[in-house]
Amino acid sequence: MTGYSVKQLAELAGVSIRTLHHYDQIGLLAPATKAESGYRCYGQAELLRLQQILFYKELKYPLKQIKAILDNPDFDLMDSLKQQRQQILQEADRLQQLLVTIDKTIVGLQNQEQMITDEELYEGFTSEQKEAYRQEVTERWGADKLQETEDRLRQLSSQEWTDVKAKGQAIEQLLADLMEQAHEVQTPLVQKAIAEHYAHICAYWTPNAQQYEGLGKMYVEDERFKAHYEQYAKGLAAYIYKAIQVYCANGMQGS
Amino acid sequence: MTGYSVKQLAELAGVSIRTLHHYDQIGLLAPATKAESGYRCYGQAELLRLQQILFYKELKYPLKQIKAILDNPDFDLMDSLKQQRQQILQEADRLQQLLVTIDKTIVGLQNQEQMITDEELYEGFTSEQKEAYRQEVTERWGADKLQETEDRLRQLSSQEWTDVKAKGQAIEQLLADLMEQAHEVQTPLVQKAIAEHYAHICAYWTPNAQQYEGLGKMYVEDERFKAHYEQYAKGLAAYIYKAIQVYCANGMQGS
DNA sequence: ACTTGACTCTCCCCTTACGTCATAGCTTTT
DNA sequence: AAAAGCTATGACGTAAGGGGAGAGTCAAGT
Repeated sequence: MTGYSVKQLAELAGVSIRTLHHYDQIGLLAPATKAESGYRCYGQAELLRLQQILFYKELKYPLKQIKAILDNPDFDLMDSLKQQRQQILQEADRLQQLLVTIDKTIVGLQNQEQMITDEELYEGFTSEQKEAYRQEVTERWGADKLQETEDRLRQLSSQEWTDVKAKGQAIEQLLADLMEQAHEVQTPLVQKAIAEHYAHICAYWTPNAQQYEGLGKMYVEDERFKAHYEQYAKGLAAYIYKAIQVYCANGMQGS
Repeated sequence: MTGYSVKQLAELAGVSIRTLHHYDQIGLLAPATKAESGYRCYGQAELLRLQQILFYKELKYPLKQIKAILDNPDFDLMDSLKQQRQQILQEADRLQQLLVTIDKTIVGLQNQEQMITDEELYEGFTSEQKEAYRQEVTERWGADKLQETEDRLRQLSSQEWTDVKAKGQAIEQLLADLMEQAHEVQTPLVQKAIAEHYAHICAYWTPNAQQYEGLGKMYVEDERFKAHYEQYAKGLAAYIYKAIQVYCANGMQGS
């Protein structure tokens, strides 16, 4: 039982030989004896000390501190541990915050990536129709209003909605806003919104054109439906019905 | 509008001048122009890029990665973000684990700190009595057995027991072991154990010496009590009763 | 006794993301 | 023109080792 060589101790403790060299160098863990050849030889006491070192290293103590702890018998370990705990807690909080930031970034990126193009947004309309319409809206409401509305439509198409009801509300609110801004029902954005509405309905059942038109009719004739829509804006039920009629007349496509 | 000097940009972005030097050095953020004097001059584009750098730095990206992200337009940011998220999540988990470890260490240390001393353990006995007794026990059962028994007693006194029933069981088991090791009832450790027993009883009610002795008597005479104690060891009820008698005769102190 | 292969030693440079001088040159103010 | 303020480059240091070069040492096989 001559003790452990560097390799043996390293393997026993699961550290590298270089680490032992380093610890010797900084005076953190000196070998029990050094042969005249210069070979390091460690005993039981050193193994124990190494295990303590590794324990504190786990707790993210810097080596200098560990040396102080192990070399000073009257080191206030309790106080130090509480401080260390505080620090780690702070770091953990920061990481949690980071996760939120990353998640937001990811979601933002997804929306951006899946953003549909202008062609998709104005599907079924010619390029001229599209530009004429955009110009008209811009003149009436400004470029930013147009931008906002287009973006809302894009998000409706692209974002995965975990909450189907929320999506429904977003569509209805958008239609209400379009009506209040006096977009006529056959215009591209309204038709696109109706397309989204149809897609949304399909989450529950899949009506054909006739059935869908019947549904629109119900919106104005059935008091319960009507009340639901009128809470967004007066006349919304009728507006949607007219829009649906146009949508169905055009074969349930944008144009 | 000639752009920003190092100092201006540094203050704007909240970094040090050295940092800007460094970023220039590693090609992460080169100034827009360099005056013939060598002075760096940054423009709007550089300010923007710096802000992006700082954002990714927040997310713990190494500078090399940041450079890769910003210089490669077709860098797969989404994938990278997910990876980064995974890493941070792991680190966060590790920190949570660390907190648990630290807490355990703190609790362990508290119990150790509150460990009572030899004097307290052998309260009421003289130093000579104590040593003679310890020697005898050591000869009969070995030093480690003595150590173990003393430690169990110390833990009974020091540890805060959240579970009162568990403490009662620990006391009874200890008394049973003392009896099986043939400790006589007037010896220090047995008397200390009885003191703990008394303290434990006090969690429910506070008998005086006479009442406590009466309780001891009941342990042997009432079948229900007796059966409870005899499950640890045959004769335990009687052993405890004798120990209680000694304890009360000595004025309810160790000696 | 000799050689081989495994092991070990001591330098020394490299890593990250800068902080901290030191020394010298440029600009602006007094 | 001198003083004050700003800037540049270069070098060294940090924490905790990683990796390698060149040289010495140990135990075993031939």
